[in-house]
Amino acid sequence: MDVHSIKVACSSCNLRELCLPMGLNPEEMNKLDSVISSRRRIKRGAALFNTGDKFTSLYAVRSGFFKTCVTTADGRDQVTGFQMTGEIIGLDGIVSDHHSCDAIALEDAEVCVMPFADVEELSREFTTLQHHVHKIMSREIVRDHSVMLLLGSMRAEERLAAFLLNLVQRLHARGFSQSELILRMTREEIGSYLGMKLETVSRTFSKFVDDGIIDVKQRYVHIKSTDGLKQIVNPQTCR
Amino acid sequence: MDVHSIKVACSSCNLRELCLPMGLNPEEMNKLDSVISSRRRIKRGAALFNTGDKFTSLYAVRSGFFKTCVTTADGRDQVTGFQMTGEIIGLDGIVSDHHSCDAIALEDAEVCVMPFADVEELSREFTTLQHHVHKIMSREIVRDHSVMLLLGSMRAEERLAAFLLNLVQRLHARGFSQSELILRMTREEIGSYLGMKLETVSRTFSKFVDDGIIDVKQRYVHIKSTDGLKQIVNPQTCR
DNA sequence: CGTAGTTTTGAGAGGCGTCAAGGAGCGTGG
DNA sequence: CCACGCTCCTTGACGCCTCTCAAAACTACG
Repeated sequence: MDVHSIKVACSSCNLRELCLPMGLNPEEMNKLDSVISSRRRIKRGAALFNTGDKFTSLYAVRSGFFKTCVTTADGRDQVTGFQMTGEIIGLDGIVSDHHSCDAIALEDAEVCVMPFADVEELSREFTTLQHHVHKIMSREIVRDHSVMLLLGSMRAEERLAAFLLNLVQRLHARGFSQSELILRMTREEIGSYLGMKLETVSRTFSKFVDDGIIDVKQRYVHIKSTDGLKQIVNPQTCR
Repeated sequence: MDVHSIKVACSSCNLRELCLPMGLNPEEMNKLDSVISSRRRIKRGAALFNTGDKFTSLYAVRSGFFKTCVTTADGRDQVTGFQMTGEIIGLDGIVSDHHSCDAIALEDAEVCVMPFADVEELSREFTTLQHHVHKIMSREIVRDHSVMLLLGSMRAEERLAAFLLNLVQRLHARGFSQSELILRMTREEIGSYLGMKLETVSRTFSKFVDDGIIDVKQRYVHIKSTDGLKQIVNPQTCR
């Protein structure tokens, strides 16, 4: 296993307003620095961890892009999320001390390794950090519920529109464009996440292009009408 | 609002091995007793909380049965879970200080009210409790991922079979039969949870009856072949 | 420039949704 | 005790959305 360890500090990280240290004061930030033991580089296509691996740490995405996915006994799998800079991966492992999903890098990536025992220890000391950890877990639960809503009660066009809106919104929060994005995942991975086949994903993209809502060129997407997408997600905002 | 407050103690509760106090020693248990401020009775059909309500407390189901559901702007809604005795409701509220779903009693119920600020304070004191709170949240995340798998990649029969197996398994852990159960929710609520229409739920039940896997009489279900259900969920366990 | 992976597009099939009607269970009131 | 109305459940017929299977185009990369 090629683990490249690099000593790093939250306090000097430009992601600190998006990541775990959000809201901590300088003193707390320094303490947190001592918890982040190292960074780890993951090559495109490689796993940060796999189902069944012993759980030891949470990971903060420093750069790059990940997917997490669960697999059934009979080989079907489901992408449960895409994680970008500043987002936390590994919360699934806490309950059973082992990971229950795979985390795969979709491009060369780097994560900050946060041994969970240290996080727990420090959050007993700092109310701010404790509460923030709780919020991060709660946010994941709320996010999952909205995905369940998407999977359970939306049709293909609505799912893809909601997906694109969510993606640009998160990218925008990281300083990227509100209207242009590069997809880091394949049509098949999008489909797995959205509960549809890759052909349906492709067809739906094509329909959006025909309708003049977006431009698509392979992984590149230009959103010409955010309102157009929003109207697809919410057919009637009235009522 | 009809809030019936009753003073209670975890230490004498027969659910303590399923509920929050799991794994605490007697001293810790006594401390926890002081956190559980009260119980609250909820009539069938009434809400424990609604979307938008201020988040103050977690709730442990003492008796009865709940559903949680999220609603879209245009009125569609999605059941995100069913909660039975010993399970914790309200984790969705932590991230934004407001609840993001409705919690509705499906039968007359009673919950233990656990002010979250007190839970946080006590878990700074007791590593056991702190870790247990983390596990409860992680378990919810893992559960949600398996629902996403169900919604994203299973067909109607597989979904309903998986649902029934999950339900009896949880009931069995509470001392009930492994083969008989009373559904506390309507076909429509099952359908909402499983991402299918109530007619499809009904038809699928009928098919299972025709196949001799279960007996159904309204809300009563008798599972004649657990293996039959398992084979539906996992068409080929080999490979 | 060839090969593998990804994406697009078409044609056909089928699972599930939609619409509709009827039946069963249950509480309420005469 | 029975009639009534309400809610919930079942079943049928039909149609559509999405899946499946298949082939071709495009891109990336050696």
